[in-house]
Amino acid sequence: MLDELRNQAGEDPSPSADNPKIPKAVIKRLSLYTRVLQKFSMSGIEKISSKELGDALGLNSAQVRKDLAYFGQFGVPGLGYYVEELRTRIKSILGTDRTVRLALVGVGNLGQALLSYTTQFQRDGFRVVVAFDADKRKVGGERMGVPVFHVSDMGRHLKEMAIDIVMLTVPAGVAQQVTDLAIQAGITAILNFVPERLLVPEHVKVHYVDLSIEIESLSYYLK
Amino acid sequence: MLDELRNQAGEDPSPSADNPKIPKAVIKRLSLYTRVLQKFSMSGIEKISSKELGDALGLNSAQVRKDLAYFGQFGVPGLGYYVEELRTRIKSILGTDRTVRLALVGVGNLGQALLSYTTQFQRDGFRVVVAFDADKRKVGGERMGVPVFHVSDMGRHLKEMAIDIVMLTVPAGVAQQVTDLAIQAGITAILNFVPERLLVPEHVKVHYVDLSIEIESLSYYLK
DNA sequence: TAGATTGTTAATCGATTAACAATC
DNA sequence: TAGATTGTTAATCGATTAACAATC
Repeated sequence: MLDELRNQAGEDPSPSADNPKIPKAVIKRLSLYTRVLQKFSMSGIEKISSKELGDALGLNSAQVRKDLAYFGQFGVPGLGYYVEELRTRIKSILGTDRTVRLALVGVGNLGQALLSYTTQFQRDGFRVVVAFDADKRKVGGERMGVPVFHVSDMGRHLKEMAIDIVMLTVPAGVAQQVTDLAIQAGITAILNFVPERLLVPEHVKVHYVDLSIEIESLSYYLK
Repeated sequence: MLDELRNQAGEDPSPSADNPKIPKAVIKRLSLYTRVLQKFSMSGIEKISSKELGDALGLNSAQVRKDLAYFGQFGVPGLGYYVEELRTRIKSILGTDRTVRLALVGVGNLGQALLSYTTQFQRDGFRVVVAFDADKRKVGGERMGVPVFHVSDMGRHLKEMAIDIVMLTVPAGVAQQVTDLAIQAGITAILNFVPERLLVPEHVKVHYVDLSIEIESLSYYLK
C-alpha cells in the first residue's frame, strides 16, 4: 500500500472542542479541493457549488459539504462557495498558506523526479530546499537548482535550514539509519518512499508511499 | 492519496459465491504480505503466525487472518502458516505468479524512476517491456534496457507486445488524449501518476497515484 | 493431553451517502 | 417570494478489532 494504505503513522492531532478528530481521508481530499479551486479561480469563476466541486473529483456533494463542515461554515445556502475564499481557507487549514520546506534524502531516479516537481510544489506552497546523497559524485553541486550535500552533514543542514518534512528515497538497507539521523536533528515528519517499515518515536509522523504496491494490487483487477 | 485515496476507478470484479466482494484495502495488504513472506522465506524460516506477519507490517493479527480468509483456509491451527505455501497462494490470487507486462508512457523523471524499479518488478512478477515518449530525442534507443518508441506508434506496439497495464507519467495536458489511445488499443488497466481525472469507459480500471497530494496532506500534521 | 493459533462470528469503529430543515 | 444550495442529522455501508470455539 502505498498510500492509501499504510498510514500507520503516529496519532492525529488530539481531538478537542474545535477539532473533533478529522479523518485522514478528509485531509487528503482538502488538497484535491484546492487543486480544483485553483483551476476554477484561474478560469475567472467566482463561485462553486458542492455538486460542481464533487463532480470535478468524482465525489458525492454531501461528502464535500461534510468535509468542509469539519472546519466551519464556508458556504452560502442557495449560492455555494466563493472560490477564492474557500481556496484560501483550505490552504490555511492545511498549513500550505506559508511555504513548507522539504529536504530530499537520496538523489536517485525517484528523488530526481520529486525534485523536478519542485516548481509545482512551489506554486502549492512547497519547496525542496536541500538534498542529500551518500554518493560523493552527486554531492557538491546542484540538481534542479537544489544544493546536494553529503548525508554525513545532514543533521547540521536540516537544523540550519529549518526543514519541515524529509522525503526518503534511499536504498532500503539504509532507510532506518537515515531516519534516525533525521529524527536526531529534530525532524517530525517523514514522507517515506522506501518499501520498509520505519521505527520512529511517537511524536514523529511517517507517511508511506509505496509505488510497487500500487502496481501489484492493480494486477489483481486485470482478471 | 496516493494511495489510498482516489481509487475512483471502475467496479470490483462482481461479487459471487466464491468471490464475496473483496475490499480494496485487502488486495493492497496482500501485496504487503508477499513482501514480508519473501523476506522470511529468504531467511529460511518455514512458518509464520498471523501475529508475526501482522507485527512486521503494523497490522492486527485478526486483520491478517480475516484478509486471508477471504480466499480460503491457508493456515494450520496451533501452528500458523507455511511461509512458502502462503506466498505462492497469495501471488496466485494477485495474479503475479505469471509476469505482468507493463508499458510506460512519458519518459520524464518519474517515468525513469519507475523504469529503474524494473529489476525489482521483475522479481515480483512485473516487467516494463516498452516505453513511449513524444520527444523525438528520447525515441529510438533504450532506457534501462527498455525500448522507447514515439507515442504516435503506441497503439500498434501495445497490441503487439500484449501489454497488461499502462503507466502514465505524461504532462497533465495530454493525459486524457494518451489514455484514449491506449484504450483504443485494448488496454483495460491504467496506473495514472498524472494529477488529472481520466474519463474512461466502465470496463477500464484506473488507479490514481498522486505524489503531491501525499506531501500536501502531510503538511497538515506538522502543526 | 496441553498449548498454540487458526477461522469465523459478533462488536466496534469509521467513513460515505441520503434526506431535509434552515437560509440566502 | 421561489429556487437553490448549504449545514447537519440519521441511515447506510464498509472495514477493523475482539473474542472464542474448533483444531492441529
